[in-house]
Amino acid sequence: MDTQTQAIFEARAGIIKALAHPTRLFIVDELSRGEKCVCELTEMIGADVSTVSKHLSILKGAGMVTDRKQGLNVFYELKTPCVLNFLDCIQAVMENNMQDQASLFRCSLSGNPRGDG
Amino acid sequence: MDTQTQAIFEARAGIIKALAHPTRLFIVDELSRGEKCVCELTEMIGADVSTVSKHLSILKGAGMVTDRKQGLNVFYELKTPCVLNFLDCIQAVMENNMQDQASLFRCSLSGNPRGDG
DNA sequence: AGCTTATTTGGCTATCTTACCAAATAGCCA
DNA sequence: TGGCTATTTGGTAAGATAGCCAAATAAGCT
Repeated sequence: MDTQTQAIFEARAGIIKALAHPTRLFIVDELSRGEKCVCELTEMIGADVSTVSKHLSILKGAGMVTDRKQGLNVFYELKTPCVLNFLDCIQAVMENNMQDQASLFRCSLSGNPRGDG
Repeated sequence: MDTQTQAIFEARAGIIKALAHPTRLFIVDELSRGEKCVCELTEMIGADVSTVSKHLSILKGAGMVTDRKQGLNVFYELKTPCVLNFLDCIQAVMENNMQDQASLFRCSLSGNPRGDG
């Protein structure tokens, strides 16, 4: 893999990494229903404010959210709603996995090694 | 955030984590053009075989690829092509970010603090 | 069985990530 | 200015991740 190809995939992975954390997925999900301030998100998440703030700054660094200061509060807004489509795919993968597990289960009950009975 | 919500977002994050690595993104990209054996991928990637094998097992664990043994080789195939749609979104985010940087650049040249000139 | 090749697994170290606390910064209001 | 609240930043310790080497496993061939 040459250096340029490497750079492209590293850049893409960097953006995906921003989503690869339960708290940050939760934040994206919440923001998909409208902007929220740090304090609101913090209360919902139940972690330290500094932790939530750092998660938000990771999402911001990846270009997925924008922030807007209003008085004492900072409001975050989802900038790239297309990430929500991705979540549909994730859901599909998960359901797929569950179905596979279910066939394994049926297979072990019937003793059918291919699980196709 | 209650325990069940937590569990859902952790499961989703787990799947996204499987994609959050340049080598694994490269693998997914290659497999989108058809199945490949470990040796082919290893040669393209240029890392140790054991490293590539571990990446593949992570993708397999997430349910994104399937493997098929044929003789001495193991062929991997993309199981959930919808992840490719996601890559389009990633690309969009990246282009967005580049445009933002470009406006910042124009802004600093013109001295326009909003970059809208 | 013994040899060869392809792949996976175990072990180890170096690096990255995350969470919390404490302290700094920013904006409002008296 | 000084106090108050919201948010960010720095520091640090615990845990996760990634890479390589060496060894184990699996399958074909003679």
